[in-house]
Parts: sequence; C-alpha cells; structure tokens
Amino acid sequence: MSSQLKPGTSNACNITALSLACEVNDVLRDISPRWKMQVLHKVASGTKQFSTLKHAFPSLSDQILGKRLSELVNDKLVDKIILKEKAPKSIHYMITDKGLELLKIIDDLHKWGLKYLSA
Amino acid sequence: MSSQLKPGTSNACNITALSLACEVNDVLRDISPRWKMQVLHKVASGTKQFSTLKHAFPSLSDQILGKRLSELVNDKLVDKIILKEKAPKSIHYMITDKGLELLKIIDDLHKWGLKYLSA
DNA sequence: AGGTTTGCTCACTTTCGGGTGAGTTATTGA
DNA sequence: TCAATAACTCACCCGAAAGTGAGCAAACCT
Repeated sequence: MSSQLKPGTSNACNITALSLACEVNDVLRDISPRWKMQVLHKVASGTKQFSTLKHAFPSLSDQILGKRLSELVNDKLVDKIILKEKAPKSIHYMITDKGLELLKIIDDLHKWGLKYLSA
Repeated sequence: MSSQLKPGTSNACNITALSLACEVNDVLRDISPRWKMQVLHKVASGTKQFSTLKHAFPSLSDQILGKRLSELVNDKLVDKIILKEKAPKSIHYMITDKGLELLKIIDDLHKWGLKYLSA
C-alpha cells in the first residue's frame, strides 16, 4: 500500500536512474514557475514589499505575485517579516542564504542563455 | 499589427523590468520540461541511441522520449547523426558544446538541491 | 511467411499551471 | 462617512503540457 505517487512527481528514482536524475527533476520543477525567479531577484535587489514588487512587474497580477511569494517562503528562499499584522499590513520579504546561492546559479543560466542567443 | 504575443511567452520585457528578467524566463521554460535534462545527461554520458535511452528510463515512454530528443536537437543541445536512414534505422545522438556548458550549470543546480535537502 | 528490431509520428485524453474577477480585513486621511 | 491602502485568498476558466494507444517503414532472422 501507499506506493501512491503524486502525479507529476519524479517517479524515475529507481535502480537504473543515474546520479543526476531524481532531484534535478524536482529542483527544475521548483524554480521554473513563471515569474518566480524574477521575483526572487527583485527581492534580493532590495524590493521588499508586496506593493513595490507589484509595481516592478506591471504585467504580473496580485494573485500570481501572492502565490509566488508564498512559494518562495515555503521553499525558504525568502523570509517573511511581519512588521504590522493588522491592515493596512506592513510586511517585508528578505532573501535567505539558500536563495542567494540559487540566484548565483540562475545568473549563470542567464549568462548561458545570452551567450547562445545569436547562435 | 503583429504585436501578437504567443501565450506563455515572457511579456514582461518592458522598461521597468531589470536585467535578469526576460531571457531567464525563456531559458527556464526551455530546460524545465520533464525528463529533458536527464536525457541530455544520459546522452552526454555516452548513451547515444533511442533504444538504449529507452532502457535507461523505464518509466519514460517512447513518445515523450522522441519529443524530448527532437526538442534537444532543435535547441542545438545535441546533434542527431544518421548512420542508416532506412529501417531498422541507426541513429546516434551526441551532445554539443552548448549542451555541455548547460549541463555544468544543471550540475550546480543539482548540488544546490542536494545541499538543502536536509534543511 | 511472419515475428522482431529501430526510431519514430499522429491523434486523443487527462492533468496541471497561469491568469482573471471578486472579496476580505482594518486603519488612516479627506 | 467613505474612499483608499496593504496584502492577500478563493473560486473559476482555459490553454498547454503530459501521458496513452495505435500504427508505420523496411530490413533481418527463423
């Protein structure tokens, strides 16, 4: 019983799978949602509040921004600092060490992408 | 006319978007399809044929494998070498320099993922 | 003559993620 | 008193991605 697998989860983690498999699947899955890494980058560069993030990405809706931020908090890529609980709330987001290390790699990915744009 | 945007394409490439935006979106989109990076890794480690790749990932279907391989070829991450055109065909896949450089970054991502598995 | 192998493609269904509209809380300022 | 503000959440829809079933070409082996 309970070899139930959430659909979409990496299920190739068997004997024949090599070292790179399994976790890389999951990491890619975690970082690829639209806007997520851009929001992380913005938070890292000092944009701490919901409303200022909102203005930074005019074509990103409140709903998706909220979703991405809660994902980032869940992933421990950013910390949520509650300065004032009751409305109008005051909340700051701050990038964690884990998030910073990820951003470095994302930046490499970005550079790689730029390098091969012409090719 | 033709400021038409393919849905799902990065549309945040406006004045307010910062350097990291735009292209990173597209790179992530390109590398995140399920199995794609694992297949790339396998090809890089010397598994060159459709049938052997198939055996390497028992839970990956022929159809998806075919799709991923054609994507990888389109992205110029692997080259398709046709040794024998007519059935039973003989075709080899070989990783490109572009693909190898990407794999290095994917490997960093993998290490990052492993580092924070416990946390 | 018929089964096997190699490397796929097409059509279809199901599942998932992005995006939208509306609603909420409670305080401050006009 | 009423609008505005900050930071969300919920319910829904729709298009795209994932996965499934079937079929195909042509040579080789029995």
